[in-house]
Amino acid sequence: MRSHLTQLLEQSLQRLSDAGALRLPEDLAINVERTRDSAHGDLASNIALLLAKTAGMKPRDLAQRIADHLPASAQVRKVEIAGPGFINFFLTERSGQAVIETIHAAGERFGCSDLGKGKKILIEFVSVNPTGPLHVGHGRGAAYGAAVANLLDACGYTVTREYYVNDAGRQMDILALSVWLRYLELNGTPVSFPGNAYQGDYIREIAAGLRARVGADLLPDAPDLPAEVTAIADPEERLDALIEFAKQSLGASAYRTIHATALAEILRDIRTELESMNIRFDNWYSEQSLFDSGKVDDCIERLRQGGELYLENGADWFRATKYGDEKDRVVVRENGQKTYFASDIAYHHDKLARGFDRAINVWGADHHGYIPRVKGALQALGEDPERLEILLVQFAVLYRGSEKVQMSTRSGNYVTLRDLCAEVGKDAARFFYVTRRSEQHLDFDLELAKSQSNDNPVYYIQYAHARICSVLEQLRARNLEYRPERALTNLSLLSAAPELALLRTLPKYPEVVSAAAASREPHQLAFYLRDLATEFHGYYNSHQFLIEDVSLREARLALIVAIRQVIRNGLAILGVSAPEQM
RNA sequence: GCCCUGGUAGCUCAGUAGGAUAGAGCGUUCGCCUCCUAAGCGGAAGGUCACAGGUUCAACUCCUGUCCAGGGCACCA
Repeated sequence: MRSHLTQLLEQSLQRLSDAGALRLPEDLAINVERTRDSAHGDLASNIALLLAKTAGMKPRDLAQRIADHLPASAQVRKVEIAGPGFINFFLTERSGQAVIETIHAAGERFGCSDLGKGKKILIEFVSVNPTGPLHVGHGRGAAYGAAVANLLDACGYTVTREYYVNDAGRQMDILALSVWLRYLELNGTPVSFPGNAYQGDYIREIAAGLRARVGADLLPDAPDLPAEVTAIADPEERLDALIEFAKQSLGASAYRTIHATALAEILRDIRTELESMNIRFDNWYSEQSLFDSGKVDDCIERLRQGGELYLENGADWFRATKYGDEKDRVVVRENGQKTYFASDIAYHHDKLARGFDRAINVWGADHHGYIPRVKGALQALGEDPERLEILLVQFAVLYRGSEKVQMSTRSGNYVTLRDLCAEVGKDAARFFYVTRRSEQHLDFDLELAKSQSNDNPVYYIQYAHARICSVLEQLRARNLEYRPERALTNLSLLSAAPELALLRTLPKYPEVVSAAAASREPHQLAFYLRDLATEFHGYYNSHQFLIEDVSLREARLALIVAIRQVIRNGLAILGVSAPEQM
């Protein structure tokens, strides 16, 4: 509808321009928006206000001339000039009713569009280090990324969802060591478990599973840890020495067993948890595979050939400042180890090389300083950095009562996503995470979030859906007739205030989906659904649906069935279920 | 110090490419179930849109500065 009116305005302006009454600017952008107040019609344009100056006319006079030159449209009932020079469009009743037919015909596809024209988008999100279970903070990026992916899907993009698995590097070694030490404990070896290793109980569980599988095969030759290692004062150095000791005394193969077991167990846990929240990935992309395939070395070599690297203090530095970063960044350390950044370069280069038109990353806001170097590296490799889009999600700072909950995976002190879902339900959790703009800081009290679970807006929306299902259930129970095809011929009977309001609200849905996808803001959809549910509940309370008058009854049922469809479609995008009973 | 985000009702937050009287939920308060689920509805109260300038016919929205809050500034991941 908006594009239809935009076209009408374009034609009118063209006529004025052809008649020499107006010179149009090159970058003419016609804005038509839904009005907030129905006294201003259904849609309005401010085009006359924007063009008044260049046209040398008073805004209202120009608006009148534009209105006079508008082509006739079957959809438009009346055009008014109002306020400082707005052109207000009043649509025919018929055009409002048409949305119900459209919804009935499109079903679960209502709201979908082909704006994306099948363009391939890779969206990477969550990508939490596989060193422990997901916690509440990770849930936000998960729910947000999944919703953005679904929105893009609905808008006709070909979406691939990917989880980048950081399965290489020191953190994984610390994880393997942690599991091994717990395993030693279970086998009766006295161990003073380092404070900076992973503390969580899940480490013990993995160790127990390992012991059940391999028995005592992974014990070191000597019963005690060597004194020269345990004596190291610096905790981080001692940890590294312990890792080295584990590798030495176990041998590469046995060490790999522990490493692989720990990784597999934790990934399984993460995947299970995400799937229980309705979040699925097409790819789990291994960081280690980038090293194994030589892609990391290839990228480093290409950068070196291109003169993008230089050697200083024994390390290889990437000239990030050349691309706007604050300082140059190390790619290969003095000790020969590649940094996380090195594999990140290869990863992002590979994303674009895989043929995606666009790669979207959902990152925690704490990574924002990382953006210039990654984009810089892509540019240095000859790629267009604009193809990489980074969406930042602000931290969720948790409070338990008035006390801030400190979260650190290594200390094992955190609230898991699983705990949260168990308390408030996965639907509430998913909805809750996306009801705020992602750039907005999220401070919330866990106790409050849990205790308010019944007040969570998600139940309000789901309840509207369940109520409609219930009405249809009653319809069957009472043996009343409802023939959708006949109902569609009686839509003109919908004339009560809430009905007319709903006929204005429903057509907005596809526009909301498109706008939310374009701006990567699923909260727009969440708010829309809440508003729609509010209108429905008001309608429900003031009007009966299962009435004697067959024609009106059917028209009303057609309307609420359409509402149900839109709620269902919208909740599906947000990953929330639409129960038929509550 | 530099760089990101925010600062809108008592609280938590919306405010759609600047637009016509600033919205919602919770909380407070007054009402509504012989009636399709009261997990609901209706009414009332509640605002110098952090502050000061500027651009504009029009600024919560854009620009500059100030104040406040959170985060980031590693040869860590």
